Amino acid sequence: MERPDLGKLTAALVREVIRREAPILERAGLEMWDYVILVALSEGDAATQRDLAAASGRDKTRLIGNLDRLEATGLVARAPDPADRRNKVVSLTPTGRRVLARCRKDIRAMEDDLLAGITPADREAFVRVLILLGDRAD
Amino acid sequence: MERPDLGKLTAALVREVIRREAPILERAGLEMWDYVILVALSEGDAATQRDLAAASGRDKTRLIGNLDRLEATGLVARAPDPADRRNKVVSLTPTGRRVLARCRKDIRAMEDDLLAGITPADREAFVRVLILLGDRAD
DNA sequence: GTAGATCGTACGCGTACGTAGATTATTTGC
DNA sequence: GCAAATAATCTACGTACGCGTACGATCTAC
Repeated sequence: MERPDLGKLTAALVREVIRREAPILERAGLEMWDYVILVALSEGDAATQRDLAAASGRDKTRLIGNLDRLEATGLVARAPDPADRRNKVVSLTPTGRRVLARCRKDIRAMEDDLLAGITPADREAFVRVLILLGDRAD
Repeated sequence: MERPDLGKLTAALVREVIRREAPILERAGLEMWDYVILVALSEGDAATQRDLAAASGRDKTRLIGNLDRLEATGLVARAPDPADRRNKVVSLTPTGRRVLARCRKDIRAMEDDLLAGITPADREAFVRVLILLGDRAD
């Protein structure tokens, strides 16, 4: 089977997805990293910013600026952990949850459009393999 | 179907592929961009460096440094076009072709390892969809 | 032939990145 | 109590990126 490198193919797809996400995120006033962080938070509050950095893939020093903005616009809350006041527990506010839900919906619609014309069987196989390979960090 | 964003999934896969390509490229003394450029050249000589920049996705001013290195190590050749001496025709040398072939083989082996355990049908669907979506720049 | 466009090249700008201290507040081990 | 460790933060550094500009060599149009 002659085909381009996986790296080339996947990088092209990432570029295309980013290109299509850009207008959605801009409309919501979010940067790419903001969205990634909100998504990470939607899977549960972060006990520490260190944890959030690890969960989102964002460098811990760079994360601070994003949280400053997200906190200032009321999308997330930073609360000192009563049990260990060095830690700050980061959580989504109701507003943050609402903004994220809307973004997610728009992005899902964009993805459906991107996947238009792909048979359901191929879509399922594609996503299945994607999930498998992304976790294959061994 | 509940699943992570396509962006998250594909970005994770790209990171994993890059991580696995790194030792192969380092062994060959190539940077990531060097490899991308060699691959672009393997699909035909570039009539101009401008064309090569477009074909490889590299910024035209950044391309120069890569070509300097690749030329110095004898992997590519820059020859003034007799028909228009402003242009420089960039081509793979036999050495370049050999180094690229070896890299490609190692990378293909890495990919086979990454894809181990995926059924042939799923692999084919995966690559098929990947090729389709990457070109979907509309 | 002369004006204007094009190619390769060099350089500087602003941006984003990860890393490495240093600092302050806080907790933990002894 | 006090020393060592840890979390969040700030700052500075070096690197890579795309973009814009400028310049010399060269080609094209008129």
